[in-house]
Amino acid sequence: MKEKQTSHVPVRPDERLARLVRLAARGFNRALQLRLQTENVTFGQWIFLRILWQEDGLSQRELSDRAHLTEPTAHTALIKMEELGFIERRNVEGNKRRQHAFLTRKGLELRDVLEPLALEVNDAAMAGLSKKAQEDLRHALAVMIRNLENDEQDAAARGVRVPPTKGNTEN
Amino acid sequence: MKEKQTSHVPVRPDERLARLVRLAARGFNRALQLRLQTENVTFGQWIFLRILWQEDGLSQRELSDRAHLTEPTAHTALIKMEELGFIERRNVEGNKRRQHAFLTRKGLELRDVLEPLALEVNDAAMAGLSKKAQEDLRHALAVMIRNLENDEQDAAARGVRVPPTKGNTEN
DNA sequence: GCATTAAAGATAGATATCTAATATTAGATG
DNA sequence: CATCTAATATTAGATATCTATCTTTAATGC
Repeated sequence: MKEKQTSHVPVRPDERLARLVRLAARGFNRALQLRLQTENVTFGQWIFLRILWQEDGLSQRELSDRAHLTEPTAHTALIKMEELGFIERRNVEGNKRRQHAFLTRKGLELRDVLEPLALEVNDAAMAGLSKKAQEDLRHALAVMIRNLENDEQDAAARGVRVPPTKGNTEN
Repeated sequence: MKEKQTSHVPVRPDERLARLVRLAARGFNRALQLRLQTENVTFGQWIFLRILWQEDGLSQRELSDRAHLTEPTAHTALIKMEELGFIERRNVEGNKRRQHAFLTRKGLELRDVLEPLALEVNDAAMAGLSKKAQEDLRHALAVMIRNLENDEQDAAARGVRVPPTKGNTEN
């Protein structure tokens, strides 16, 4: 446990909340990746697989929207996934613009292997939290997410250019 | 509001928690970056500045530990920050290995500008949450973080190679 | 129906992160 | 005190993400 708990200098509680949220997100990510790698699936692939298990045959645009990722990101992930044989990309009904992604047998079968891993992570994370605490937690997170979305939209309305949020889920 | 709320197919509540945490983390990141960019400070720079404001003169290793980032990441960030005149890197007391980072006047002065921005984000995020709800939230997050840390250590103990957690704070 | 506009995807280039390998300095040990 | 080991920093290379731009196809308006 090398975790140095903000040693001597006190940290304002306000400040700490954002960090806690980021640390928790990081914990989830790492715990999940740890499990996914045993099946040779990356985190990014998991994201799109999960969406396709719910709604197969979405277009690249629809996928990137649902994943909250940009199209180039979806593009490269999907190309890779096609290479790996998880999906097949093709046009449908005479529309040559849209590239729809369809799960292959292999992609479908991954569901039974991978979904339990995600549930395992959730269970591990919530150990020791009562049902009520979990419910309250979800509610509080939902409120914060909405608050922060509004904040971003207000900013955008004021003409601020919103930059990408890069990798760090930590601090 | 293009947010398509998991349309028709129900999502298991368990699954949703991890996503909520990641979305909240993303919200915090974006909201903060939005503000930092008006001062031409990147998120990564903010991370190290914040640490140095608490403890000036830390070594690169100490900084990367506290930031939960790798040394190469800290290295490039610090080099850039030196270029920008936020810090000065130098050895101390005859130890030629350690590279310590010291805030310049400019780096110090940023504190008064940047810290209020972070508090603003926290305030925005917590709008509509009671003091108690906030306290419970912190507690629940702390529990999850600890749970997930233990999970990772268990995995490591079993000899699993822990991969990096890449950018996506989203899904 | 032809020309313009919009939609969707692909590509190029930048950034931040990671792992792995290398170099340098300090400390420990025979 | 010479050599080995550990600590620290640096460099190189890979990956995933982003923005911006370009290309292709569809839809719209005269």
